[in-house]
Amino acid sequence: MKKEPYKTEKDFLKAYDANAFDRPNVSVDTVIFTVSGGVLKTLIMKRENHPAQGQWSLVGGFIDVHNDQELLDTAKRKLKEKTGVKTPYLEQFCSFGSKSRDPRGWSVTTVYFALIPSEGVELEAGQGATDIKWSAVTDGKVKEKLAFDHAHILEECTERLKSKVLYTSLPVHLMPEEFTLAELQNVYEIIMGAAMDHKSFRRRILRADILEETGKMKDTGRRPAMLYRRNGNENTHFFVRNIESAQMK
Amino acid sequence: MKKEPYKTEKDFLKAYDANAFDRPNVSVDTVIFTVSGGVLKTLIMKRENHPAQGQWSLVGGFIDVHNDQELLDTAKRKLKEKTGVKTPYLEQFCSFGSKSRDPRGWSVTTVYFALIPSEGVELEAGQGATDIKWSAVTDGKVKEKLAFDHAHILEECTERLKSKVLYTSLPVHLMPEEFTLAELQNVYEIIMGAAMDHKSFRRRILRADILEETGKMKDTGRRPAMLYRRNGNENTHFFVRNIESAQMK
DNA sequence: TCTATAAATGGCACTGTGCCATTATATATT
DNA sequence: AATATATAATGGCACAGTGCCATTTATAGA
Repeated sequence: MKKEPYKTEKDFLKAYDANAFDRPNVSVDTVIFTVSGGVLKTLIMKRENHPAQGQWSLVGGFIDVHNDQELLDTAKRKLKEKTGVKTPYLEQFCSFGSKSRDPRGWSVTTVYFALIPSEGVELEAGQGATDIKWSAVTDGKVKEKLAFDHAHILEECTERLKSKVLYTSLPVHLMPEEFTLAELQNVYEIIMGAAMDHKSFRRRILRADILEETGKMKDTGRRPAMLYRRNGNENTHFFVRNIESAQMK
Repeated sequence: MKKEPYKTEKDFLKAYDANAFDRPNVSVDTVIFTVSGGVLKTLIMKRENHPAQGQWSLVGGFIDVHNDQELLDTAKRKLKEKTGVKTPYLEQFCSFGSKSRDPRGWSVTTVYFALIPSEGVELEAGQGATDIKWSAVTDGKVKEKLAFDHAHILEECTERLKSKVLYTSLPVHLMPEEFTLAELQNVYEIIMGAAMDHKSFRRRILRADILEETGKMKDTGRRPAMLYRRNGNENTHFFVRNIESAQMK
């Protein structure tokens, strides 16, 4: 296959001989979430090359069969390359594979989802991208048209995030080092798109034993609030009586 | 690559030029569960070809890039080919990909897990297998040595099954057309490896509204028990107060 | 008729939750 | 200095689902 640039996607696909392989293409995509400015956002990049050249897409790429040891390495590598974040919350979400999702032919992508605090992130377009940015996610969608089936992937991934937030402490990974319970509750509410009861939220999150007091207070102009940090008990899923009505006002 | 049979796996691998491709191999594996004889079992097949020729493995194979439209098609096709079952409960579990899990080089497998009733299954070794059978799963393991990383996959998949059983109605897919609540509870207990309280089980499963009375009774020698069937409300997850202590005696 | 066994129900204390009111602690205003 | 205002944090209680154990119901067999 030639390595020169192609004027159109059609030219590119003509030169790309899918039949040279009888095995699907494999890639890793990462849905990177953060919350900032009171809004859930996801990281998207502008594709440098064909196919879907110039379109926005999720952060992803091909497995480096020489350097990546496992799938998670590919996801970590991509995330670090684009954001500089070395220790994100990273969880395998789902794999999508079909004949039609990529114009080059049968392809499979394993999608990870990541949660990172908005602070201290240094975006860099890097390899394969001409631009990169946060885009607000409303109702599982971003306003930009996404390449391939990435809009579908984002939608399902956001759905998963929303459902897990109901009974897990995942949102702590979206917080900075130190935060108040009100700030944490606010992030929960932003993701769920619904208000929660103060008292019940405090009871559940404190009972889950994933936070510890810093001893410091945050003065916000009114009565100061206790600052908390994660205490290292990461894997706590805390459950509610009825997932349907849980905490919804 | 030659198509003749190879005497040893070494011979096979020598002829197999991994560097001919810069993309990983992709396959689909299926962990097929059933409960019979009071035991959780999974379907394993004896591999006909290299690599791992003659070893037992999970049911799986390569994507047929010409006929399969999506990943789920591959899983369905394999399951039907081996068991004849057309409408299993089938759910994507997880993908495993690494440089080392297959001696041929970088490979990714997307694993599905299936639940089927033990009755009416016609096992057939079929393509790529010289034998096929049910094997008891105890503590996430079968007594046969499994090829590749399949023992690891089985272990994680069994773990997932066990955890989901606590708060879902998944085991109904392991039951025959008609069954009593005691039989269903028994299947729950087999999977979880722990006894449950009669009354609480009845309350929860009936409240979940996934079963309907058939009107018929099953006479078991003692007081006859009501026979139930699924009513079509498949997707009901019913939650418990405390996932840790849930129903454990 | 009595006994054994399994199916199914009754009853109640316990616990987490939703809900709303109240108290505590800061700043801004007069 | 006293008051108003806003947010943080707690108190209190009814309600619902659960765990637990006792009781009742229905059948076969002795």
